[in-house]
Formats: sequence, C-alpha cells, structure tokens
Amino acid sequence: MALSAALLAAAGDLTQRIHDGVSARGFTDLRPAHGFAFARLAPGGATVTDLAAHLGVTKQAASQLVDEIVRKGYAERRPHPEDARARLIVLTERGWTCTRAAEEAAAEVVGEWAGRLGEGEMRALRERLVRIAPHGPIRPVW
Amino acid sequence: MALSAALLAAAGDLTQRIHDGVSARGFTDLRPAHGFAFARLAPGGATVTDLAAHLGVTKQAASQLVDEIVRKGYAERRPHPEDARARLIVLTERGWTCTRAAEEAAAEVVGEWAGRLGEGEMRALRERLVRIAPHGPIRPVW
DNA sequence: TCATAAGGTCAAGCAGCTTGACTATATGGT
DNA sequence: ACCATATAGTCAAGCTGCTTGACCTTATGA
Repeated sequence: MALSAALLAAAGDLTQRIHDGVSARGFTDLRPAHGFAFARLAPGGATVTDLAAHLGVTKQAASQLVDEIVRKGYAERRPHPEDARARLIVLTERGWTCTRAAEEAAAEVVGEWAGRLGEGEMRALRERLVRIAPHGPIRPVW
Repeated sequence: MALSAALLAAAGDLTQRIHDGVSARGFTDLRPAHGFAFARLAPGGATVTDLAAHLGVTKQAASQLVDEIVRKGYAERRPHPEDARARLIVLTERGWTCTRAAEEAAAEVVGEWAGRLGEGEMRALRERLVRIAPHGPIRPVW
C-alpha cells in the first residue's frame, strides 16, 4: 500500500469515527463539516468571512452553515466589538460540550492506534505528520 | 498541533494537490472523487455495485458517476463475463493516461515531503500509516 | 419451477453549494 | 470633510451530486 493511499484511508477513517463518536454522545444533528467549523470558532469566535476562508467555501455557504448551527443551539451571532459591519460567531455552552465530545472521540481513535503502534511510535508519527501538514485552510479529502 | 489535526490537514492538502496536478496535465473535467473511482477500476475493472461499496455511496450515485466518466471517455461499460445482470466497467486508454497523471502528481507531493523528511523518515512514516489505515471502503474527510 | 436475492437503471426530490445583486460600514486619498 | 472604493454580511435563484423509491432483468436455491 502506497503512502498516499494509506494517508487518505487513515484520514477518512478518522473523520468517520469521530463523527460516529459524536453521534453516539447524543449530537446526531451534525455532519463532519460542522466539526471543522467548531474548531475554528472555539478559540475566541470568528467572523463568517474567517470561517469561509478556513473551510474553503464562499461566505454565503459559511453564512448558511452558521444559520444552521445557530438554529440548533451550538453557536450565536454577536455584534463584533471592533467592526460594526461584522458579527462575531461564538460557541454556546452546548457548542462547547459538543466540541469536548469530538475531542474525546478523536482521543479514542488515536488511543486505539497507540495500542497498536506504541507510544514512542505515535510520537514519531505525530511529529512527522506535523512537518508535512500545511498551515492554510482545511480541505476535504475529495 | 494534534496528531489528528495534522493527519486531516495533510490528507486534505494531498487531495487538493493531486487534483491540481491532474488538472495541470490537461484533465480539467474531473473532480477528486473520480480519482478514487479510477483507483478501484484500474486493476481489472469493477461493477457499479463494487464501486458504490468502495466509495460509500448508493449504487444509483455510482451509476451516475460511471455515466459521467463514460461520457467523457475515461471508461466504458462491457458485459460482465460471468454474470449477465452485471456490467464490467473498465478504463479506456484515456482513463489509464489520466490514472498515470494522478500517480505522477501524487509522487510529486510525496517527493516534496521526502525532501523535507528524508528517505528513511518517509519509509517509517509510510509503514506506520499502513498499520493504522483501515481496509474497508474509502471515506471522505468530511 | 417458482420465490427470493442481487445488479442495474429511471425518475423525482432534496441538501449544500455556487453566482449575482444588494445594503451597511470601514478605509484612505484628496 | 468628502467621496470612491473595499469589505462584512445577507437574500435570492439556480445547479450539481446525492438520496429514496420503483422497476426490470438475471441469478440462486429450496
């Protein structure tokens, strides 16, 4: 199996299993794309335009996604403290709970891998992946 | 940066850059999903149902995808040699040329990573990824 | 031989994305 | 101070790729 194929297979598997884990914890109204949005919102909120750039979609699409997570109670729109044109999208308590659930689910998968590879191998794997990973916007695998 | 985030970022980057490389080689009418289909068709062809299971979509969706790549000249439907209900989808010469272009593009990206990590590190990375990669159907990252 | 399963396609509907148009606010040169 | 231009965001319409449901054909097995 080629490196590229193994990388794509592992990433797809990870996404699917995080999603399954989040669903199993009761958050059944979200898709994997929402998780990437939550990750961007978590530190201190973000604007719709920030989110759009991070997700690699138009700001209209990002705005629709925000509509959805606001409607479902995971985030809220606040006036932006420094720019009256903009709004700051921040996670609600429910949004934070869901984010923690996703982190738990990811840790479960990574933990299973660590059981197969061992801690030292996992550290080496992480270090190499970080060195080849880009810093720009997140991209879907296909 | 967490292992899971690095893995997803690297995989998304790889997909995007393979797609860009394939486009740059003249195949501008394909999307990343087609590459995963080609990979399944390449060895010796596959049925629509096989393809659907591999891509994780319904057989109707797989059939539509086959319609498209047949219409664009990358594959053709042949009668299945052992089952009169089924059809064997096989790559045309154009399909093979495109597959080689994708392999070249992937090799370019992997080569760039090798330049950063070194050959020994890359072998270790590949070996570890293979050990955590699943064998089931391919899954999109989101 | 006939009930049931499996491969494939046709048709309709829908979700998520795009482009285009628009309003409101910010920014910077004159 | 003013105005041209850029930026943040939303509304509306349309498209594409996927889904579900119905159906035909061929295979399988009791």
